[in-house]
Amino acid sequence: MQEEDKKKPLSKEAFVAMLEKVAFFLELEGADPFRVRAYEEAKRALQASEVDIGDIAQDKAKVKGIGKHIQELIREYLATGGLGLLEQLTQKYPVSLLELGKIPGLGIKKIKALYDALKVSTPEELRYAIEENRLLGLEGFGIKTQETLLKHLFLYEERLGAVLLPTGDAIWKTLQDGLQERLPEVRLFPAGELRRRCPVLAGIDCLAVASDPALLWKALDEPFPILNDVVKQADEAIVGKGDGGVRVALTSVSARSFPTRYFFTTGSSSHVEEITRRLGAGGYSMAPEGIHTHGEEKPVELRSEEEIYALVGLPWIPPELREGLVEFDPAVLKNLPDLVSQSDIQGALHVHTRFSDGMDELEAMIAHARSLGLAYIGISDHSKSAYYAGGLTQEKLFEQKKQIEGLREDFPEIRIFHGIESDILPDGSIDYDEAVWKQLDFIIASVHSHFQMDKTAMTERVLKAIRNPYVTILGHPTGRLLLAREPYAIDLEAVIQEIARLGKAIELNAHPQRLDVDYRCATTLLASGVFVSINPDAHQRSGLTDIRYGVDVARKAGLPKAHILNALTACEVGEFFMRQGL
DNA sequence: GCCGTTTTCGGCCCGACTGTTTTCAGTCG
Repeated sequence: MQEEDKKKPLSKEAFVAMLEKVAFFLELEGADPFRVRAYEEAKRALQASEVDIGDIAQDKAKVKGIGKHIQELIREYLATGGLGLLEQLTQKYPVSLLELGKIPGLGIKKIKALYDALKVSTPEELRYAIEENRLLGLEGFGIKTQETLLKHLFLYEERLGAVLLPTGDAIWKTLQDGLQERLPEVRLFPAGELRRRCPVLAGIDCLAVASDPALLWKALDEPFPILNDVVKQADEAIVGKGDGGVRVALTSVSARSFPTRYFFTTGSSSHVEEITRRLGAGGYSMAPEGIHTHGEEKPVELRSEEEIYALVGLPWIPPELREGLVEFDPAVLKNLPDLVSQSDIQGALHVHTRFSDGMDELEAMIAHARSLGLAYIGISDHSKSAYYAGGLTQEKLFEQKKQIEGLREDFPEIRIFHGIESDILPDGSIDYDEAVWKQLDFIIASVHSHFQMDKTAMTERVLKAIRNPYVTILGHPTGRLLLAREPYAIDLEAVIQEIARLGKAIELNAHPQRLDVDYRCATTLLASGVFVSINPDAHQRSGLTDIRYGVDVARKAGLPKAHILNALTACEVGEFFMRQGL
């Protein structure tokens, strides 16, 4: 039994993590690839499903992808907290090999070769072996492979301890619930990157306002869920590690110093610097413990962050915006009341179904969108060139169209748009032809292959695609996967300008691993006046609510409601679509 | 290991790129 696994409480997540390990080590052993895939599929199926694993164990529920054997594994897990199969597998190979699997360029075969020949089993050992040029002696490894691996190792190390926003939210929630249970009178606040809703978090900073900090530390003496490797720092902060190895810091502050501490801890540093500069110009000096009028010993009495901003004649600036990018721009400040918010979102465009690589049926996706109160949904499965994602042949696309026409009658409360997410082919063309395009409500054009083109060629490719009169939205404009894949080279500014000129929309893909287009494009997005569509890119029902992360990022870019395509009503979006292809 | 109903065995996504080769293996999306 893996000790680390056994300690954790029984949960679907923990079981899913075990399935992932089983698949990895089976593949390492050279098991039948389809058997390996069955475990991977089971993992995906469980993650996508809302069914409780207890119900599967007791035959009360059935999930596609979970057969007799994995049902047995669930029973074993629920009874013992572990899996004999995994125990067997990890006796032959060190568990740390899983870590090597996170380094791009290293697949199972290379990992096995590295371990069998060189006993390399951790990223650190890999770095050492590369520095000693020991990989060159292995079959299939050459100088280029070594160089690429070294490059990826740097990126891997950079990402260590960094987590995506949903993980940050989950850690925060566990921390908050747990502490609140032990100490109901303590008030807790997320600060730092979490409060600024940064797509990638290097740390999670929280503040606690407690009448007696000693009680707080005492409550934390007992082992605490999600907070591992705890070290106490000075008297006022406790620092540990959360899931993904991310640094978690909880700082105790007094009620009196809270407003300034909250402001300081929230950051960003460039935002804090600018406010400090303005305070200095206005005759104040600023420190985390409080703000002083020049020459005065006693700090200015402050009850809220609003009052800090008021001292320099600014409205309260929402934390998402505090990146030192556009928030001091008078036009942005003027638009603050209209900054897009979750309640402005009227519909979800860019939704996949089981027609291509989605996990849920067309009808289930529509029903879920309706239950979320959305006024419209835009179905856009993959186009035929996306083989790997089960892209739709023309016949399948028309079959889907027919089904949608039927469903429009079953779901009168929600408008259903039928579109496609078409691959942008290397020459900038898109799938199908005009006769097909004409029959769709909208087309999202996205790059899914040939990422390695140079910047000029890639920019030309994308420009050509969006100039196709039938293309409505450019999907995930840089193709990046946060903490996993770098963006491809592209002149985004030129692309944004062109989309704006054409009166089309750019996607802000709200999948937490994409959040693409990046908020750092704020200046260009705002100045161009381009429509931004905050799309869930949902591959299952639960993916629809990812839109909230997109809203966070849109707010970071200072985008007002008027910039957001899916803040329009169903009728207005319908008209917007009608204008394309003319 | 899972699925399916032309099924209880046979099929399960596949093309492109990279780097290593000298005809292909590994990785990726």
